[in-house]
Amino acid sequence: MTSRRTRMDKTFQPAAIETRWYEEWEAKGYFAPQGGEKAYSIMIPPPNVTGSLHMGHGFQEAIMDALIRYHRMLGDNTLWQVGTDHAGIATQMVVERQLEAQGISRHDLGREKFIEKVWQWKEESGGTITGQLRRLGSSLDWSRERFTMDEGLSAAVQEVFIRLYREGLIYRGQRLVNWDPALHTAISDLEVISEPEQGHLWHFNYPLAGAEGYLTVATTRPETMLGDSAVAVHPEDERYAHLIGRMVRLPLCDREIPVIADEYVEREFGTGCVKITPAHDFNDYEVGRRHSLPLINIFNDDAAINDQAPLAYRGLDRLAARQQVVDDMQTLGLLDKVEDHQLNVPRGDRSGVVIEPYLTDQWYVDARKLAKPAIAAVENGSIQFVPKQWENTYFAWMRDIQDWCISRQLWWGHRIPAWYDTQGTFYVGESEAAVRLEHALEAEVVLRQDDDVLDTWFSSALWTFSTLGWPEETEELALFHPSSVLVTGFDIIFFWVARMIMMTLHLRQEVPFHTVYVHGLVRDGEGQKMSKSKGNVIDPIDLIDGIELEALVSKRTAGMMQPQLAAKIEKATRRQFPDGIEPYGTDALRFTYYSLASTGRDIKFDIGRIEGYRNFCNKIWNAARYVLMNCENEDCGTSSGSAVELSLADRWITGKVQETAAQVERAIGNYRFDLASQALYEFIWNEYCDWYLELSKPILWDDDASAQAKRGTRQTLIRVLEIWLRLLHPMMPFITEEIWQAVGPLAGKTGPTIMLQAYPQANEGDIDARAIADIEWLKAVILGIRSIRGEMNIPPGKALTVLLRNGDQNDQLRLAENSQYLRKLAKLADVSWLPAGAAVPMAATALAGELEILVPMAGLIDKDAEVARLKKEIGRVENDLTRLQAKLGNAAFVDKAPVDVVAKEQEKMQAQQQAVATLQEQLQRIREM
RNA sequence: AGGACUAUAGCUCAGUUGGUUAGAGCGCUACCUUGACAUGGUAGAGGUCCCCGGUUCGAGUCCGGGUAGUCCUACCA
Repeated sequence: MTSRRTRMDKTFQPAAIETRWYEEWEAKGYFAPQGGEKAYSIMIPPPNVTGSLHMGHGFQEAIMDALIRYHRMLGDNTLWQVGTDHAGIATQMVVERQLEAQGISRHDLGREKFIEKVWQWKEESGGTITGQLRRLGSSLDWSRERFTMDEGLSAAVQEVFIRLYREGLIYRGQRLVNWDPALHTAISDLEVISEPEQGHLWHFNYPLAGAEGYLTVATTRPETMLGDSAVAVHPEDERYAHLIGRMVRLPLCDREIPVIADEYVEREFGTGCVKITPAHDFNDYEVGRRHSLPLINIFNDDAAINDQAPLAYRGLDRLAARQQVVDDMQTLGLLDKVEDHQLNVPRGDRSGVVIEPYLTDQWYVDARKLAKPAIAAVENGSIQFVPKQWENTYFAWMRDIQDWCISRQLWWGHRIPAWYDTQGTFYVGESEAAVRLEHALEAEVVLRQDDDVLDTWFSSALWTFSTLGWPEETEELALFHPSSVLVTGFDIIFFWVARMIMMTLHLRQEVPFHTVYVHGLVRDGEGQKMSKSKGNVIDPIDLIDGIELEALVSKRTAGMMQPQLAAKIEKATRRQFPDGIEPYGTDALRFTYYSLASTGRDIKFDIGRIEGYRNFCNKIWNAARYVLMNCENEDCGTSSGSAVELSLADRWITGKVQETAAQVERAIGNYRFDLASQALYEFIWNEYCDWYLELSKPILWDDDASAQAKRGTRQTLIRVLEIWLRLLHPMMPFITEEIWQAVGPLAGKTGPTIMLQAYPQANEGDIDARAIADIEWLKAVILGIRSIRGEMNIPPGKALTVLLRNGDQNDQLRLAENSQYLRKLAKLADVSWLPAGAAVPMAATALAGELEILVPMAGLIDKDAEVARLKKEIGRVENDLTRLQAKLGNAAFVDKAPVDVVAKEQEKMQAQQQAVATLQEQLQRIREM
């Protein structure tokens, strides 16, 4: 299957490998649980079945996949449960809009036919999101894919509803709900978005009954006066005390309503008199209950005025009615004044229309009872939030939770298992037949199933266990529940996380997950929320495959209601992406997500980052190319058993990769993917590529080097590469797999895929402190020489002769062992010690500790430039020295700081004193020459 | 109104229990196509750690108070 590469391309081409590897992984069944002692499971937050991938998904899936691949490689029995959500309102709206385009409403079709249409749409478009999840490399177990409306999950939903009903935790009740007059359904509090808008405050005079004078009320909603039941004043408001208990005539309605006293009234606001409309305002409803006021509902379900209102207003839409009421009041001379007023307007999160408090019969979950154990589970640490601060948000909401309205007047969803007879008595059960049997209902009793469906979040709340076969006590349920971690955005903590916790604790007496990892929101480069209407959306797939500018523009401006907005979006898009978007590949995109995934903050998506990580992929690719060029068809000492000799560099990098493994392990354990990715980036680029590969060249390219030494270097090249490929694999699955296929066997690894190899465990025994110190010395010397070369503008090709001076025994030893490295990496013709007693030549100087590095100037270096350079360096060191002297001169510091801190500072001061002295001496010498 | 979070280089961000000269990437400057890589290499420039006060020998880090921004919850008709 694996085609043997004889030659790798010079640049990494992600498109050439990604799809191929994903297909193979899936076909071979690598995504399914592979056994193992410990179970590790994550349930995917089910995306809308007919939706498509956005940046938030990309971020979230990348995090989950890294965790899943990491644990799978650790040898855990790992399940990533996949599935999609039927998304009641959202999906129904899409299909309704499609019908609308053909001039049909869902009512024209009828319920059954309409639902057929929705299923049809699900079949057509349901593959989009799952295909996109695959493009991200997500190692989801597709063999277990579920859908919230499939048979098993629907059965679970019904079971839960019936159980909770019988336990008294679900009840039916009449009360005010948030009513969406466009969608004709109730929605929950969470689905209402209140935003400040400009409006007016109308002051109306209500004449006193049987007396002269009037009360003036202030309202933002004049039309609701048609349903007024009272006027309320504050009980201690002296202005109105004498009127409490009197009646006023409600204009336009020919009714008398009482003046009541209630603490709810704010004396300072408006006139201090509030009209009370119990059927159309949540606060008024409560006031009405306290005073036993009648509920007068004046709206139909589309928020037009109904027959409870005077004839003149019937059938008018609420806005038309508002105008009419205001006009009529003015005509009657009862409009006192109109003020501009900013108010919070509640709108439906789906429809965008103004929500009406509306009196209806609905089904509710008694959330208060369920919340208690759910609060306790977080308090006692059974469930932990990462970052922890979200627990406060959770507690605040849970401690003041309202009952959850779960019925929706929609067609697409789980139908409520309740049947009504003609008297309105209802029976809850799993089917009409079951209900008849249970309640001994005669055949002539006509039963009709409840038309409503359940809130989508009802089925989502059961997700962690319903996907595993509940209510059957399946093997998977025993094995994988509770799940290990939930990865989600803060925006659905209330919608989903809290409800999962409540439902799961109640139904299974166990938590749904042990940890909730809450990630931030992905915003655009300016920090704006990405949204279609703003036209700033970036499709993750476009970052993977690239997209031409024209295609991007038309994608962003398609279906815009306002043409001027489209023009603006087009302009902004052309400015931001003048050449469209380049193809960066999945690995680069994923790595970008990780690098930005520090906890507790939103992420601004900067296109420059992904470009940098695309380059990183290319770096990895070329490093592997170099290693393979030098190791393929060569004796790498991995299988032959022949002797190998490890160089200093070999021992150094072998330890460094272990340090990296330890850092990555710690970072992932803390969900710090940014730190994990950074540790790998720095190790691979700055240590392995920049230093180790360069240090390998003097050995591999030296004809005089021994066979053992060459074997040792090849062995280390390939082994260390193989280790960091595995370390990196959870984050960059494709490129690591592609390279590992060639590298693994050379490193003595067998197996069909890197996916199922063991994750490297940090082994501190491999860390060679002496080798690390030696290489640090070597780096310091090389950097000193390069710095002179760079600042003195010495041509890079020019080989230098370098003299060393003032070294101790360590330096002597190190030079002896490393002169070859030095020659190669610093491009030296020769390096040697200045003989004792010999005159110091005219030279540029650098320091590595106390060691003095002299680059003789002989025609190479401008004397004045070196003087300037030395002065600058001396200035820098003296600055530091002054600071240190002040610190150590402070008796308080020397007395109170820990001894080791003081000692360290003293050491530093001495070193800097030495450095200044050396540099001064050198400066003096050069001046004199 | 209550609460949370954020403020560090031109930009995007790290900075563990307080203790080297506060770091990285991108961008910028100069030089370089040397046999893995110009999606590269080498060297450099660039910071009043938002402001004020406090604790401490010592504060980017801890405490208090401000300022600015983002968000959540609730909401005065």
